Amino acid sequence: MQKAAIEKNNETIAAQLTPVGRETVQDRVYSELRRALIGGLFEPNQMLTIRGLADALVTSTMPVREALGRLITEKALEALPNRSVRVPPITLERIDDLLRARSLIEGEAIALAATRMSPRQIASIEAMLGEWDEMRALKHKKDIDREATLNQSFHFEIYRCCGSAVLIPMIESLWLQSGPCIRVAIYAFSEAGEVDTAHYHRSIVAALAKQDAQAAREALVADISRPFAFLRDKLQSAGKDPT
Amino acid sequence: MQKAAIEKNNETIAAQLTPVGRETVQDRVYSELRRALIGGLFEPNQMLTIRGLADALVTSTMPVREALGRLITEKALEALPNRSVRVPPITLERIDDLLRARSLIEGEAIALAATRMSPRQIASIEAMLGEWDEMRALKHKKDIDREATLNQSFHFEIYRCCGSAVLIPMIESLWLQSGPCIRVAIYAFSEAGEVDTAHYHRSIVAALAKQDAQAAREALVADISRPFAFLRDKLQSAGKDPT
DNA sequence: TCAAAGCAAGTGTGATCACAAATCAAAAAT
DNA sequence: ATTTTTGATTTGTGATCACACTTGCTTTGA
Repeated sequence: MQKAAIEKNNETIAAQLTPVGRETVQDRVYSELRRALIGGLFEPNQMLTIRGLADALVTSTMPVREALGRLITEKALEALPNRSVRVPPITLERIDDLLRARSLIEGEAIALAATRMSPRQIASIEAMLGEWDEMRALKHKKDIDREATLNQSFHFEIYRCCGSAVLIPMIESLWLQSGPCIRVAIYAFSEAGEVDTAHYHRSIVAALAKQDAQAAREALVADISRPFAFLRDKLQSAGKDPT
Repeated sequence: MQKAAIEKNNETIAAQLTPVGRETVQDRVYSELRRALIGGLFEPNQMLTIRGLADALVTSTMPVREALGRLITEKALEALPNRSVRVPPITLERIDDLLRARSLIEGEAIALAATRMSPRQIASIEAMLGEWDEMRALKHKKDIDREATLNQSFHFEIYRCCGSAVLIPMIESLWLQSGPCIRVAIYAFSEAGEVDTAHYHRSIVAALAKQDAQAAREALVADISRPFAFLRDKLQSAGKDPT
């Protein structure tokens, strides 16, 4: 019986091949909408229709409506009583609410990560920061989309080290909800002359390197508070104007 | 022109009629599955099929599959790589993870509520506790389902006072995730002779009445920790046994 | 001139069908 | 006797259709 030999051969093959995976259309639609939402490609109050999105994504309505339903349950989108769906509007209360929740949960996540990250992982984060600087130095034109993507990678690379399968989806949900708001602030930022975001990230990494959970939490809160505070001021002064 | 008169008449009618609302089948299915999940009617590792649930709920597959998709995104259910769906298994890490997240977020919610609850709202909570005691005194037979429902009302009545539209859905998601685990613990509880749950709730209310946020948070954490700790011990000793 | 009624295009929801993948059981081969 | 193969059934996914509700515009009436 050559059973062992066959088994071994299969293992050899398995080691060389990468699993192809079976991604459904619905998953792709969902991911795409997530990406758009976090990246702020949709603006607050924008209405979304199933058929419109289906056309834009070149599929039928079925995957879209299920993806929309999922996004509605995580409050990334809003279902109006008319059964139409829009990206939620920005209000002052919502901004404060989101910032508080994010500070609480992402703060906890980074505090956990601070005690668990291996030197290997910290080095990886630092390397990411280095690449980022280079990129920024090379191209003078600000690529906001790329900036946002890198920022997202930086944060989630850290959060993933917190070792909590419960907290991370909640953080993703929070990013989904604050995406449209944040983008508004980012645009305003880039007009108002860029503040040194790299500084904030470096102090986060420094705290992580020292395994100082409290310092990491504070540095993180300072980092994520900036766009919210900016947006808050902007909204407040706009609210006073007679619109 | 009798415009004003017509308007007045319409208002009179509107005052007497209650809005009928338009609840979709999908919403009802979703609510029903939520209820079942939080109440622990499904046990961990149980497999769920679209057609099976559709038959049980007497609808077609369409509303069920969308409801399942929504529950999967909030981690209340788990999508296996085979694309079949089951209620997530209980593991030691998951128990600790859920308890930590719940302590963090529900603790924050109750701390906020402690500073915001009006005497009117506190009285309402106390009344609820009173009714509860009466009910418990009247019927000697323990009605676990009723207990669980009342416990849920008690907690969410408080959380709703925290004034955060972001935190509350997260708490609901956490209850959804811990529902199946908790129920296992509750059953074990009722076998092992009931501990005085009323005592924990009373100390929560006392802290709220004093507007002592920190005390409220601690009392709450003590309350929700119990079933988790119980379950944890149970699982640990079972893990040692040769199953 | 302006408000109300009526009509048409658009939209979400649910049901049904077709298809591919997975599962399970019986039969065949070693 | 154990493993492999084969075939039947079940299951999830996506497309399409029918229906009801909404919306916006046109037409009609005062």
